[in-house]
Amino acid sequence: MFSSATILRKHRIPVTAQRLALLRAVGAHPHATADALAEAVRSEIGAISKQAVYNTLGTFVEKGILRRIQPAGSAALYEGRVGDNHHHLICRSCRKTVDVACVVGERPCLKAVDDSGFRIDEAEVIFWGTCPGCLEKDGAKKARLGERHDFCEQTNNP
Amino acid sequence: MFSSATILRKHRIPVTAQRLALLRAVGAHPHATADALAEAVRSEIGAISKQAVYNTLGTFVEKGILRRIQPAGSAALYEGRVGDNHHHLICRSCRKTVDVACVVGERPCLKAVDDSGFRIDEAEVIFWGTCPGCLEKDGAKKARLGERHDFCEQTNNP
DNA sequence: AGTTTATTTTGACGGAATCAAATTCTAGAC
DNA sequence: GTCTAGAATTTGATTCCGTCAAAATAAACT
Repeated sequence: MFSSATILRKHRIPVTAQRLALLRAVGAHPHATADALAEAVRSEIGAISKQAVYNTLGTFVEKGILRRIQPAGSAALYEGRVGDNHHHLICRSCRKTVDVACVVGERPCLKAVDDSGFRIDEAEVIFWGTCPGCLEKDGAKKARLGERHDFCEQTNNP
Repeated sequence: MFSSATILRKHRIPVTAQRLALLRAVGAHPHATADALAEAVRSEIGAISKQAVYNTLGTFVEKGILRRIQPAGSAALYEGRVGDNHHHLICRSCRKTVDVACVVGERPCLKAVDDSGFRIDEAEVIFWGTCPGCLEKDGAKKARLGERHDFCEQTNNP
């Protein structure tokens, strides 16, 4: 395990309190939004500007320190797991997001049958479904109220 | 081939000029944004409100008449190909978007190794890469100017 | 044709992310 | 240790995509 400062120096990124705190926040909250990370940082070092959050997360993604995923219908999520080529599984009801091991392994892990002349560098896979908690609640609701559909209270940041 | 009105009646959706024009616009411009479709409709029937566009595309998606894809970094795109389970290939430079036959066939076409107890109903796959046009331009640019990276002018709506 | 229901329009609003300028701070040299 | 160039952070406005809410309009059914 490397310290946050070591990671930054390794990438020739000037060390600042904001960057250190953001890096730790991502470690503590996988699959969190920029806004959630900003809040986490604020509770640790007091304050950070929205712009600094976006700048910093952006450069981290560029340098390959973080990975950004942008599921349909919500803000971008950031995660620190970058070495492998895993995918994601997202609950349509509560947005709970979990990692899923890659089906193949290397990147890009799937080969398109017809690549139309593109040079493909990544196969992004998002599995959509219903999480165990929402399955249960949904079943209970249906039994009691008929076909009504409702949301459960789980969040992205457990 | 069914007429747009027939499709609407089949789904018990009241037939309006806006809906007919939108349906035709999607047919004429696959992988177009709501905004681009609005423009296409305007050039055909004169005018349509932003809200009508979103309402209509939304119900079409609900009814399974259209499919919506939301690639990272751009507005949602709509397409009329809904019978099969194909995926998409998007150019990182110019955003050109093309269909790719599904690797497996049925939906969900990929099985997550560990489903974490989720009930998975869809595997969304987006292949990211560089299109032939951008590969060429990029190569030419690099040869002339060094490592400079640039965008090419291709659009989503050819 | 008349009534009910659903759609369209209009305008304001919200969240997510970016832009631009001024300020502040880090890293490296003295 | 302190100084300075260059980079990061703050601040505030701005854009883009999409939604909300109410009034006006049009479609469907008897």
